[in-house]
Amino acid sequence: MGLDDRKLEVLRAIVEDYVATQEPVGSKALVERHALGVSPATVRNDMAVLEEEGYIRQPHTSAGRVPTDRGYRLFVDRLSRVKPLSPAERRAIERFLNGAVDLDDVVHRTVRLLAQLTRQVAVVQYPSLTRSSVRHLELVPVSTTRLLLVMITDTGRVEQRVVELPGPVEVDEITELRRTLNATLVGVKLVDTPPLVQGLVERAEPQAKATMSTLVSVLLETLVERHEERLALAGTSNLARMGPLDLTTGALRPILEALEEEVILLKLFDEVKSGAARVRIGDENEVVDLRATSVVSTGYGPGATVVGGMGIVGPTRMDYPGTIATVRAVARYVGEMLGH
Amino acid sequence: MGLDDRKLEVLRAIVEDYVATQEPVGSKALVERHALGVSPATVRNDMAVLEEEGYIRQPHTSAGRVPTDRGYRLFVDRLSRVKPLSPAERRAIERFLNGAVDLDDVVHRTVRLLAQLTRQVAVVQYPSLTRSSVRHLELVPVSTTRLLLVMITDTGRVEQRVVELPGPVEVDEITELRRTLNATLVGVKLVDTPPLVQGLVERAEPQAKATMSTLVSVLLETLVERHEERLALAGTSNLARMGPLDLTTGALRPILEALEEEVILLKLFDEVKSGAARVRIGDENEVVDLRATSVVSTGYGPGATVVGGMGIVGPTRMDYPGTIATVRAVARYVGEMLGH
DNA sequence: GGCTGGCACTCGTCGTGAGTGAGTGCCAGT
DNA sequence: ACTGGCACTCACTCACGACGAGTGCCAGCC
Repeated sequence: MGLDDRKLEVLRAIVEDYVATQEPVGSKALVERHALGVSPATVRNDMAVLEEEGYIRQPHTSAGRVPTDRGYRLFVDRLSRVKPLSPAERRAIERFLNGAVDLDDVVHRTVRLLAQLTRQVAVVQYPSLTRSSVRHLELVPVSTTRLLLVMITDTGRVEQRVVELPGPVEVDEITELRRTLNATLVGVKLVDTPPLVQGLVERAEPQAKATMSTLVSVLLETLVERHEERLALAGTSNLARMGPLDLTTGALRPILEALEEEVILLKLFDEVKSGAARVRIGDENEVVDLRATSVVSTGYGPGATVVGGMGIVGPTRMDYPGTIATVRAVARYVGEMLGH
Repeated sequence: MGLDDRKLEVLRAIVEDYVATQEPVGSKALVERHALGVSPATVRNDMAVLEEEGYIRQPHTSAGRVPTDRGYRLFVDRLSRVKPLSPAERRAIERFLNGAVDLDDVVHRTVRLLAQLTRQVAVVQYPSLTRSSVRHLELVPVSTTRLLLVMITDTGRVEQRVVELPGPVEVDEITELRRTLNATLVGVKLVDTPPLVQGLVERAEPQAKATMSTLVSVLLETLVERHEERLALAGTSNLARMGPLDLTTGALRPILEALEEEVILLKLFDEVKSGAARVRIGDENEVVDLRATSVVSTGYGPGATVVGGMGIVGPTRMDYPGTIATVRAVARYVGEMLGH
């Protein structure tokens, strides 16, 4: 449309000012702070056009302009350059993550780091099981009719589950079972296990069949279906920063609720198949309760593979360039760590 | 002091009404709803005394009365009988927890259940390591110079940690190490392990000494110091229920922040050595940021032992009898489950 | 002596209305 | 195509008065 360069420049200025001040921005304030080289009247004309096109709106007549979701979208797509991180930030990321001792710790540190750097609510998905492969399976007797099944994946994730056996089992048998399981499954991608696992029962020796069968069903159920995705969350208190504007309306509750629903959060990462950051602004969110927020998410993993997602949830009025840069940087760094 | 039965009854009525309506309660409304058998004027006199003694206060002249922290304390100590749970609630607890498949699941279900039943923020501490004992230790080779150390405790908790070995180790050696570790440590309380573990290095065969040494240091470090306490949290969105009163003042942030600090939350359970419920009302909290809230906490564990704490955090204006009953019931139930 | 009804008083809340000023839209002029 | 000027809109603030819930006190009653 009729969006020449200056109009775009005006939009950028509006977004930046509004993000900074959190108040509707008027034509006069704009020219003062942004050396646009034109008068307020001219800016007003541009604003009128921008409003007509749906990029900005007035909360009420006689108020300044505020970007719409569509305006933010244009800003993100065409007007913002990714802001490189400061060396200090880089160092902070490095220092913070390097202390991690195991996967759990990596995830926890990451989520806190993200929350702290972006000052938003951060979400990190544990490396997905389905996309990783089996490194080792361990059977540990707990009592005569019970054992603990432990699975270690190549992403360092460890899953365990107690199995109630149909009858008592000897130590030798367990050793044998362990051997068989490992021989069949080590190195196999989790997604590819089901058919192999099925075969195990059939090929098991008669007296071990019942045991193997329960073992297998637990394996399938636990490790493929349930628990399949876990999440870490941090920075909820940053929501209170969204501004008393939203607090008074009581809009906070549904957001907090949505954040507690793992199922909902997992949706945020449904489509992060690549390392590219994805931004969902306001209405673009499928999750209705998050329509008042923006979500910046990205995939992460060793090299180019993606084993999980991470991201942040914040007000639509957020510093997109900075946030996107941070999310990307953290994701890349964590990816490198996983590659070892 | 001069707190006769009726004055106590008045206090109870005030607390109950205020908790229910969330509005300062006046003398007239009181007699109407509570069949006290006296006139509003009399109640007013009683109120004056209660106020003088510091149990209630007026937000402003010409407003009703509101209980003070001290008033709640008296109410909890002397005026409230624990409200037995309804069969429906009992059943809900049972149904909800019985589906749990492992310890992680138990903790998660518990915390959600608590949050749901009390409509408050719930916190559950994982069974503490120090108070439980070793059931099994497992060593799993991950590569030639790396292995995974898995520890299972009698509370069902599983801890794992990757160990970087000083040099390559044969499978046989690992088997031997595993045997030695288990022979020495199984059945031992975690608190009692350090001296035993030290001895292991000395008695190790020369060529295995280095390996055993790293193993031991990791064991000590990880399993005793770090990770020692973990927490699960749920129901944060219930905080938004605290009422727009507190929301507008922006008092929410510090509370959310406190809830994100594990260190702070762990303090809540410092003193839950017994199964008795403990109530900290407002100012009684050591954690300054939680002075606006009340905390109901209790220990839980199989039988009479306590392996961890659980509790809820909510506004001082809460249904104490109901909440206490719920927390207790859930704790007892979880305790039973852990006993198997 | 303790309880009650009556009464004057306090003070927060709500609604009204005028004043203020930021910000706009439009238009005529350069 | 931009600018300066101008009339207009309308949210926000504040002062004012009416209202009423709730109190404290007192004199009288049981």
